[in-house]
Amino acid sequence: MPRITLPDGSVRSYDSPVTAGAVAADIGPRLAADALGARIDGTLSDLTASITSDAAISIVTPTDRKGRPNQDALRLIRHSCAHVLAEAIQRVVPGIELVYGPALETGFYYDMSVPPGRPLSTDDFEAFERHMTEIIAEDRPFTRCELSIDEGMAKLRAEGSKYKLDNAERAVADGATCLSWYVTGVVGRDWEDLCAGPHVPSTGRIAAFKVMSLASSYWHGDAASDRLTRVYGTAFPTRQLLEEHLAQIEEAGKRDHRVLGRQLDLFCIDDAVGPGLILWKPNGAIVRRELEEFIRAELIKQGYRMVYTPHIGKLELYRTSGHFPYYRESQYPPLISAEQIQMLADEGAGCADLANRLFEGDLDGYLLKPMNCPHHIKIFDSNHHSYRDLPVRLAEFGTVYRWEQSGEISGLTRVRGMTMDDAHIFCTEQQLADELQGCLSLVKTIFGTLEITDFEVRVGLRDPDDSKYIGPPENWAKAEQACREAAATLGVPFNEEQGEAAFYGPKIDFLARDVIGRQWQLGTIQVDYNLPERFDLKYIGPDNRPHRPVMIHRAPFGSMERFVGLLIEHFAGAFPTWLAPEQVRVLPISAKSSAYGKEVLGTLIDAGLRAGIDESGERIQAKIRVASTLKIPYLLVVGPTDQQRHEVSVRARGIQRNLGALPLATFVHSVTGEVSSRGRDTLLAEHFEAATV
RNA sequence: GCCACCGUAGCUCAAUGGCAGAGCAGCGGUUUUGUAAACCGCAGGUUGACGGUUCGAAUCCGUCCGGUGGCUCCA
Repeated sequence: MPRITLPDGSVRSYDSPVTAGAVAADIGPRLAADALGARIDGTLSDLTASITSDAAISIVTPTDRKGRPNQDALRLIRHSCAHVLAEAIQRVVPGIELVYGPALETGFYYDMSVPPGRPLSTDDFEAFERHMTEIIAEDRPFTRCELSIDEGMAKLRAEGSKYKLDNAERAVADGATCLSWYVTGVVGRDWEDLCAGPHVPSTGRIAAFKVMSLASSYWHGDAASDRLTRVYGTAFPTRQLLEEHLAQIEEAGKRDHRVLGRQLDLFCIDDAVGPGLILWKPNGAIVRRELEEFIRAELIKQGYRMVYTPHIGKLELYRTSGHFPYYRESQYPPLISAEQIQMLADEGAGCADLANRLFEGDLDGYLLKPMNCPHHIKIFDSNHHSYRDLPVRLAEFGTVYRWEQSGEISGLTRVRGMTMDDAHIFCTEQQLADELQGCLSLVKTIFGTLEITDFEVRVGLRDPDDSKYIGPPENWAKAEQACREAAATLGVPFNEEQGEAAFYGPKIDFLARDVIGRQWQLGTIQVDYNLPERFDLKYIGPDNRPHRPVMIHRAPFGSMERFVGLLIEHFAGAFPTWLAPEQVRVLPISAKSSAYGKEVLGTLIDAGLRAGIDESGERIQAKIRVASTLKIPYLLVVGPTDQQRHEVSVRARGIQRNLGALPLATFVHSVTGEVSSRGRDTLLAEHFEAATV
């Protein structure tokens, strides 16, 4: 006698087990026709799932009253579309084996094992889509079949797919009580796939779809395991939503920092220099320098002291720290002197000998530094320290080099040479909590000033089964606890993730997404009990005995490259005035006003503003257009009338018209105020009612 | 590193086996202009590199370099 509670609180009673589909039909034929699935006591289910006891259910429909899709509907449609795609691919490419096909945040994929000699190509997409369209037009029902685990395993073994067998074993290990298949159509005749479900009622409910891209993947995400082929697609409950999605992807592309970087002349990357090595052009250098000065001022307020260290260090230093050789495959190769190479050559030594001797420490060389910490540690260790000196906070915009995999390098977000806003705090264990608070407040200041609100916090813990982490477990326990407690004070939700720690300690990371939805680590705060031990760091305590300090590694921006990359996208290139490479541009109406324009320019520059003038022979319309595409915050149009009154006619970025004229001094006062406050809103609002960006 | 796709002028793109082209940017000139592109002209190329197929290659094939999207990795 199930009693069904609906989202509006109403209750319906049934004499016998009922399905969500039947409940929908009871409510109304329209709902029954619309329904894609149901949430039954919070679990997304098929409409045909039998409900035997009291339950709260809500029916999932393609879109809400405003025509927006609901996450559940998207998931059902996309997962169902993954099946349709897989069937289509199997029709086109006989012998292809199914592996795994889940729904994603923006679509779905299906991983497949492709027969040798028949790689998939994007040229196949047309055929895939044609078959998919057919399958959808046939409007075949998704039918769930359940087998006991024994029967199911027997069936899978008979079919002989190691991938599906593996999926089933994993499902059983996760506590599945039976194995389920979904047949697209008639059981025993039509296409089927081992699948937990749920699915939409029939293929016809997939209103709009597109096969998007092709990639390789690894079975179980393990690079040593089988290589699979992954086909990505997306699906929506309406064609219009699909088109909106595709348009949104195109729009996002225009905000891509690589596109804006070229358009705004911020940075470039040149093959002759090397991939992943950023050339900061004058405009980009201004953005970076402003950020550096911003953070430097905050650091000094917080008692940090700035240092400089070289870009390289002896290999032995990194053997001590543990960076070399454990991460040698992600470092630029060591620098070895010509004499040593000659010596090896004379001995007839080969590359393997060389690698061995570097590894063993028989041979020394230099390394482009992969991290700044060993250098800062040596600065700390160059003095004796009393407990009264602590904490010692050493900061540097330190450039480090890492040999990132070639397929990973991307614009400013993943590079091989990067400058970290790095610092290392050496403190007592008692000071750790306060110091972590200081680091967090720095991150909060930065994110607050730049109005970055869309970020996630992750506490990265070690994976106890992985041997890459150095140091005794008790150190890790202390450090992990310190990170957890500090993160808890942030007042924003955070995830704890095993295996995300640095090799020497756990960390609190701040993650943000780029325009195409990829997540990147920005700021990081890491607690480290281990490197102080490796370097035998000491301070003298009040008991007149040596004690071991604790280290915090922290970089609130992360790296200048990645941070600026994401910042370009965050602002869509329209930097707040304090960061804008060119803050004001003077646009004389004609050459007749050129002299006055120069006078205005001089005043702006004297006031410390980054200003330019457009003295080209173009008409004012063209000058405005050019300056607008460069996203310059303020344009000052000057002509004879302005000159006479000693005024400037103001245009502010984002407001597509002339705001009116202002005395030059008033304009300068407003904008310098806006810059020094690092504000995002124009202070001209007090002069012009319309000046709300 | 792996898979797929891509690489033509500074930028965005056309030419699909038969004479390498356009727009913007650049340079020169005309115009002296009041709020998102005035007009005319000029110049710009070893089609990423190397090799092959072909009477003929930007186009087809191979290798390499670089980029894009994923995978894996990310101290």
